[in-house]
Amino acid sequence: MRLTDFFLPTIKENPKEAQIASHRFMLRAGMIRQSSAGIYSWLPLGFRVLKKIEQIIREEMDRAGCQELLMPTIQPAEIWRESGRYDVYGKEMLRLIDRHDREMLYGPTNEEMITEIVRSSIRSYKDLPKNLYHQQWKFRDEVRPRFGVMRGKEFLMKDGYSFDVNKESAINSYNKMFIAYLRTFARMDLKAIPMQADTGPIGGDLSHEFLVLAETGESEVFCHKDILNFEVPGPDTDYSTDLQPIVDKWTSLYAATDEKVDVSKHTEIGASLVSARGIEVGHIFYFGDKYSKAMGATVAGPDGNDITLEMGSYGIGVSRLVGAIIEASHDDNGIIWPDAVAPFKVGIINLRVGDKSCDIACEETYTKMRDQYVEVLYDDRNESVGVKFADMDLIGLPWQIVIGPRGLKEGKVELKNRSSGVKEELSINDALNNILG
RNA sequence: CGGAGCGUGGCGCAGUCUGGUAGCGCACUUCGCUGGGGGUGAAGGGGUCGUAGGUUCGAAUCCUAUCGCUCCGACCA
Repeated sequence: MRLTDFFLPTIKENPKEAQIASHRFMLRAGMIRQSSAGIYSWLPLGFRVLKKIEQIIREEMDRAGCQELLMPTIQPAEIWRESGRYDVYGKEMLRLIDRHDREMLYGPTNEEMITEIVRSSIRSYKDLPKNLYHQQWKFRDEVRPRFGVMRGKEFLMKDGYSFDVNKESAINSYNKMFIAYLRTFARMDLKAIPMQADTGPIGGDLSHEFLVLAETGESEVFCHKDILNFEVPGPDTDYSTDLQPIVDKWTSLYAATDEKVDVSKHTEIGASLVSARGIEVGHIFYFGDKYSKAMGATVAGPDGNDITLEMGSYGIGVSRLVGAIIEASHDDNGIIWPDAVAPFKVGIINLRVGDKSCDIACEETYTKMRDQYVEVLYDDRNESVGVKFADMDLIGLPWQIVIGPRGLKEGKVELKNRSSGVKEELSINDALNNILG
């Protein structure tokens, strides 16, 4: 993509409303624009990152045996009356009335809807277990949205739901998600720590929140420092084996959010206690028959008698992750994208647009990378170099290739790694090989 | 939902106290110089001062209402 074609409205000054790094950089880098409080448009650069995150989640969910579907944003009030949550949920639920005076709502979550789908389609224990998920926009009418996409009213969430015939099987489904979550966040270069959590309005008795440690986290968290170095299960993890030992290991040491604090543990752990702030990026629940019972979701068991389904639900804040990743990875100049979610892998800076040797070298580099399907953004604008360097650092692409007349006299370009800051003078081909290798 | 603020050109702000018909920086447009970290000179374009009503000869400025947004707290993926 040529920058003269790409829609990238960057901002030099800090918007005054943005208090934290991720919000500031997302606005400045032209990733998002606010529409109204807590509601944002995703501009091309931000949208590319969002899609990358979605895809990683998709791959890890599918690998763990889940299946993706898509449920609507607007739901009928009836199913929420059935579960009993219509009156409980309060003002955070955006309620709507259609032209036939039918009560509708913009879904804040989908337990009722998925239960409705499964109960009407699955009749036999032989069809279970199943784990279904979607990545859909949700709406919660937050009293006070803040921190940009980290706490918006409208947000993209991956929510999955497991259905099993008994508790043992349900816990196995829960464990699969536990592992899949560790893998998902690790692929985004995030250190997400599973912590005991409150189950809140969703209910249930087994639940973990996954928190990314960051100074700007919304909640105070505590954990044993050794958890930070636990090894994340690899891509070859076999989900058909017993996963309990891995889950047991990850839950063996103390880790809790402020709502589940156990002060006696703190004195016990002593110097190994880590006290930090965390951003919640995932939350998993096992809640048994809370919804299946209320909504009559049953299947026929081997003996012909009805079995009430055992359920769990599993959320990941997809849009929030964009902010969380930036909080975890930035410097004073801007964002530093991990490779896996970067909107482009490489940025080419033409230091002297109009200079024949520069233009030719840039075009050649750009074409070569495109031919190899490397995602590349070519800054071909006729701007001063300072502007180009500043914008490139701001948008945080992992690699920068800087091409100017001075280096070209020696047949060299400069390859800069955004994360390490290391710069090397190389031939165009060596630079390409470094990036591809 | 409690508390505190702010709405003036695309962005950041001054002007409001003490009424006299709008200004600064950045950005933008054109041209020139410059050319390895937000360079520079000249010439331009763009605002019924959030909205509505009121007071006044006259309102960005005073009064009333209303809408929007932000920050702190309580709440939450």
